[in-house]
Amino acid sequence: MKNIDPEWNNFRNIGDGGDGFPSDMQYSIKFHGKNEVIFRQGDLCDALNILMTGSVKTEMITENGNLMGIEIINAPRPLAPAFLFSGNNRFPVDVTTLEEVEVLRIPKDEVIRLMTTQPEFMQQFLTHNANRTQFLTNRLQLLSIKTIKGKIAHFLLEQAGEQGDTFTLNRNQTELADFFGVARPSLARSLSEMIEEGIIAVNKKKYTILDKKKLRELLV
Amino acid sequence: MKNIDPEWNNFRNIGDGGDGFPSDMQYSIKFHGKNEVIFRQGDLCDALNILMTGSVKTEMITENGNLMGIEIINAPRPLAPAFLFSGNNRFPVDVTTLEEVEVLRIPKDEVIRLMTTQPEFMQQFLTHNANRTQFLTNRLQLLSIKTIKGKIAHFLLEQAGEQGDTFTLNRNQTELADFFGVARPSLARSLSEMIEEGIIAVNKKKYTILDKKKLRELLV
DNA sequence: TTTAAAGTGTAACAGTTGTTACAGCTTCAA
DNA sequence: TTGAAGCTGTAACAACTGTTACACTTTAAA
Repeated sequence: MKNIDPEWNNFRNIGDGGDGFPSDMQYSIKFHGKNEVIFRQGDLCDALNILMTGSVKTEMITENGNLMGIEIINAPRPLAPAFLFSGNNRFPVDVTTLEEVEVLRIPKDEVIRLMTTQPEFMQQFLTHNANRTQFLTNRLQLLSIKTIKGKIAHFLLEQAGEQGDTFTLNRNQTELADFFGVARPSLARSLSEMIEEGIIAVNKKKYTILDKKKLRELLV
Repeated sequence: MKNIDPEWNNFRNIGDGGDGFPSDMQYSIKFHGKNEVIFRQGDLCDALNILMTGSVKTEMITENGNLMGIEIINAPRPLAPAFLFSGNNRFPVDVTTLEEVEVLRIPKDEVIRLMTTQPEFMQQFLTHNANRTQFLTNRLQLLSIKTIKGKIAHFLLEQAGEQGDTFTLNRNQTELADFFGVARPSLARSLSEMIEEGIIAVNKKKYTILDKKKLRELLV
């Protein structure tokens, strides 16, 4: 799975004067070896840390939507940017390197200064956090639905909103089960029953909504 | 349950020149009657909307942690501020007034201008969103745990981290069940079993962790 | 084309949670 | 003190999901 936040790509060149950022920006870059714990749960988060190269793992919710467990984060991406300004500004999980990494560190005060002086920086920061929030909210809605059929209904109705009543998913059944946080055979069983009841039709990764009304009733 | 975001209280006086905000701030105030739908799911969110007086209901996750269903939002609080800067900047739910309300509307461009010119405004905005993200993340972790005993373990270990191994909750069993999104008798059964196994002790709302190791094993 | 790996459909059974119901206990106000 | 309302403990049963296993199909590489 890819793990891309396009809006952060500019930061590859941060501070080198090549992208409009001020050359007097205060920052530091740290290099870490493989399998090193670079942040521990509870560590104070008083700077914006951006993973510039390499990859790390954490235990937070994954970007591609799978449940908990381990999340692999690939550069370039900020590490827990939302916690920089939160009341309890501490890392919620351990962060461990998977290979040699390069981490750009911008102190909180400097981030605030950049935000006020560099509108683009601010926009990117805001957009990233906004997208993250939206993602989390959506994930939460999905997890709040208790039944598997309900999760399927929520997911399919969301897809149908963006596309038509027929669409192709880019996940197979196993990945979908992971995404929902349920067992694969259980998902298959629920899908079978919904097909049996004439609510949906499935052909490989192509899904068709046949009875939107019944689908909505499953959301309870 | 209270529903307070202290950092937004300043906005009661926004634009009236009494709190340091520029008197040339662009904004508008709208009044709505009772039981009026002021935002619909899918509506474009191109301004920061702050509920100044009154209360509304939505269907998002609740601020005090209870699951889905209806959320009651009391003034003063911003309405879905995170969606202002997200890629898909549309309201995720319907917003309906419960009484007469007053909504302050600041256009997105003006919000950006305020952010760059009023550091305090920016800080408040960032802090609010950060806290929201942290809240959602925590909620997501809790919901990702499938077993009731696991949820209890997660919750108690979190409490123990902030306080000692003995602490008093401000929720009764029924509220705790809502918080976990499980049925009350099911929660009672799980608690009974954990007491039986000598993992915890419970006296009214006072909880004591007796075996932290076993508690951690339940987190799987 | 062949073959191994991955993905899917299905079934039987176990395990957990929800539902409903009821009795005992607390709390708080009249 | 005495209700009344709310909270808690518990039980029997229903409903749903997970686990495990296996056969079949599809995919992709050799």
